[in-house]
Amino acid sequence: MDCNNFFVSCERTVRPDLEKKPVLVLSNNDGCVIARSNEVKALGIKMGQPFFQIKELVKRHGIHCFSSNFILYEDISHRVMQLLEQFAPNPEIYSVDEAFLHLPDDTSRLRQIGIDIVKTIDQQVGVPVSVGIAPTKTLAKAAADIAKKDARYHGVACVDTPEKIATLQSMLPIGDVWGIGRRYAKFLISNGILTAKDFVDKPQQWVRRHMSVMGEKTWRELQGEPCFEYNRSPEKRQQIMVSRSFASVITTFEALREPVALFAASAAHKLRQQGMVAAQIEVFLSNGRFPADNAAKVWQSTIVSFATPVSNTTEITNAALLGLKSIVSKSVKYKQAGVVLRSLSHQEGIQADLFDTIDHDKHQKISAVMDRINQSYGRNYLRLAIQATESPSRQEMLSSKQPTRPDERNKKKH
DNA sequence: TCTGGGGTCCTAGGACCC
DNA sequence: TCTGGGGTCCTAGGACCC
Repeated sequence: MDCNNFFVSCERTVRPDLEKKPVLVLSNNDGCVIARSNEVKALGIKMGQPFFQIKELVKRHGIHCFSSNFILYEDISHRVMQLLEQFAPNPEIYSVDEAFLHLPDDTSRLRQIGIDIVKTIDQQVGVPVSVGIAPTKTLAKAAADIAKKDARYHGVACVDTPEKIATLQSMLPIGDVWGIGRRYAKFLISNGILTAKDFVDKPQQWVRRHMSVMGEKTWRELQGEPCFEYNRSPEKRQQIMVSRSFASVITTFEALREPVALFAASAAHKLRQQGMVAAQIEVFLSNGRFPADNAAKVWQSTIVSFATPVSNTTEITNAALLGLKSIVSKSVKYKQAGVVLRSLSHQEGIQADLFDTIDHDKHQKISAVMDRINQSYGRNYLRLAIQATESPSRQEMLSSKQPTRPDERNKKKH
């Protein structure tokens, strides 16, 4: 199950008047396009296209633009995923707008289940979705893609016989295959492989040699042999990153502290939600992907380790600021910063360091209390004084004042 | 003037062990 | 002149995903 133009569809649930109108959603810092309505796709605007390049088009066609509002998208995502439970237990939530479901073997009912999924989510959440049904994840993804693009499918494509698999293979451009990215697509096309069918016609050894085990699995999946497991309860995260580009350059340690403290607090909060602790934090700074004045690219980073793994905001923020101080240098025009929590483990069963003198328990309790208060009164209602109060990024086109308090969100919903 | 922010897995090579 | 053969763990970098 794949939501169509997900972020755009989310904005439209709040603004039903934008149905059939051109709508797009921008990345953080209002940098590039990350979601497009069908009307915007028809105008030739590409995924990931820088916003400044299309300002003329936006004006000319009256395109409605939104800064991304992930609180809204996650809220709607959660409701969609909950509805899926009625159709198959334990859907695998693959991303904010996609899930895999393990359907019953009874092939006569498959298509009807797909139709019911599309109808239910449309009626109860107001988001259009596509469903692809097939024996492997790779084929199901391709089927959902076709169901999305061709209105004759009414949102559901079922690829459940060898003949249908063969047809799908020959229709599918190699670059559209799940697992074949830009690099491999270029390589394969230069070898005369244009469709999924051309690809599966290659010997397995050749695929293994040039594309390693992942490519080989894709090759087998395209032929109906499942290689990517249905993962009911995905393992816990291996890292948690929070990073942002700045609306304008920052050049001093003093000015960098606030956003970095904000990132650290946000990462620590995500960590606690997962019930995990981190043994390391990485801090990084950069002057962006496109440095001003032809300056050389700068990427500075450092790792700070904790004697005992932690999840509390105070210790994690302190470590982040310590790391920041050690890498920041004068005369760099910083455009981006971030923190990454690494070496994660489950909270229970952590080893205390023998020579550790910090009262972690106190800090953990403070963070737990802060989480409870912020749960009721809104994100960052209670925070460390060093922390920035606002995102350092540009967000000039938010659809509404972000709903921060759960009770406000509910009011809106009902 | 203006170009996102998260994640995953695999491989090769080096450090180190016995 | 001649210098083994196994491992494991970690990291960086490259590929991919949404």
